[in-house]
Amino acid sequence: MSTSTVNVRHLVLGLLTQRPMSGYDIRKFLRSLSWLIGSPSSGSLYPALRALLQNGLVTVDVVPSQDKPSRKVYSITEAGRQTLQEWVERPVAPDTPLKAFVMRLILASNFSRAGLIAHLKQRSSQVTAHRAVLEQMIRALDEKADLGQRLALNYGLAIAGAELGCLDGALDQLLEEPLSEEVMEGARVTNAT
Amino acid sequence: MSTSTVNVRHLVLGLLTQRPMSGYDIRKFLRSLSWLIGSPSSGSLYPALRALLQNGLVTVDVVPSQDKPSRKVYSITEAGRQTLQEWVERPVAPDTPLKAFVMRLILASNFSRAGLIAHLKQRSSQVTAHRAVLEQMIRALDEKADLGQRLALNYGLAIAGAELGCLDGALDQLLEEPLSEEVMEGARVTNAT
DNA sequence: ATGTGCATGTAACTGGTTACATGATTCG
DNA sequence: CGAATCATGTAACCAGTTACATGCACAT
Repeated sequence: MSTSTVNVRHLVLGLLTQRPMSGYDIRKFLRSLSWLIGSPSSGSLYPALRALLQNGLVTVDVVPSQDKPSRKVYSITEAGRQTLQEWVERPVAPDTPLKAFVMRLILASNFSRAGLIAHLKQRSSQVTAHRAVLEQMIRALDEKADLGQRLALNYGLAIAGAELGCLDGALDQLLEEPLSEEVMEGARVTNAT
Repeated sequence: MSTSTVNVRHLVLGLLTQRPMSGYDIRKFLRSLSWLIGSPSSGSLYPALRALLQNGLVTVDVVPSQDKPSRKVYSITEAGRQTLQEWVERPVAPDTPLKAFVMRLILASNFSRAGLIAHLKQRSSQVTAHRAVLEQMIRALDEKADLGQRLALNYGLAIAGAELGCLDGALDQLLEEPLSEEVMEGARVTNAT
């Protein structure tokens, strides 16, 4: 729990900030981005929901339906929002893998504006550093050249480039429009950083 | 073990096809790409090596050194190569996350040429499909627009684009030079899908 | 002596998957 | 009457991390 490894509980909590959802809803949504961040199995999702419930971070609302089995719709509580907020602004490990970063991105609405910018900048510098490493490794590779290694390194380079482009774009936008409503909207001034 | 989730054992085995290495060597190497694929802790690496050893997939060679502690240098055996080969050409799950794909890429030298091409093509079509999903989701997003979601989806799109570019490039190269020796070398014609 | 880098390892724990079980409702 | 989809759940298992322990060798 220390340096914030994204886990199902936090991800679920994050999704519930957007709208109340049932376990099934969450699964459906996450399956649609499974390629990007993977999607938890029911064996981890449902226990996670139960844990959140027991900690008072969410509430249930059993919604019967005459044409389908009844669903348990979960909503985040104020305590839940607070917990998420605290968690989300915590420092991340220096070598966060892509998946973890994107997961956090999904929770971005729970960042303070400053926090989000800092987060993106941090990622940017991490990726830049790693790209340098990859470039060096590729240069060191040349002749003897294992095919797989070369492919993998090039792949990494391409990903890094894409990330940096994306990050720069997002940062530009964020820094230009200094006080856009949408960004601030959900941002209850929690810890007025 | 069924649909080939990349694990430490296979990754290690793959690295050992390139040159004999000690546990420490492996760690160092993987740490340099930790951003891309993560690097196993000693708590998973060393037991993995032991398991490989017990299964006869690698051999050890204790190399003393007068200025440093002695190292246990592992080499892959013929049985190891065979196991890896069998494993590496196995079908992958339809929604392989990036990390797993890159891991397999690192083992690419153990693919048959046809297998590698098939693998890349498969990835390409997977990514294309997923990109379509992302595009659709972004289109469905518009007004109400959760910031985090938008950022995450754009990120995914950028990654997908980068991957496709990379894959196309690699495929072009592979298809142009039709019968390079190195690639064919280890190549049994598996299931010609 | 004590500290730092190299090098290998282990035990307890955690988070997640797999594979299964259950049940309601609709469709053919 | 199955079969399919919706929907929730559980228990056994597994891979990996954390945090620790060990020991060599060289430098200060």
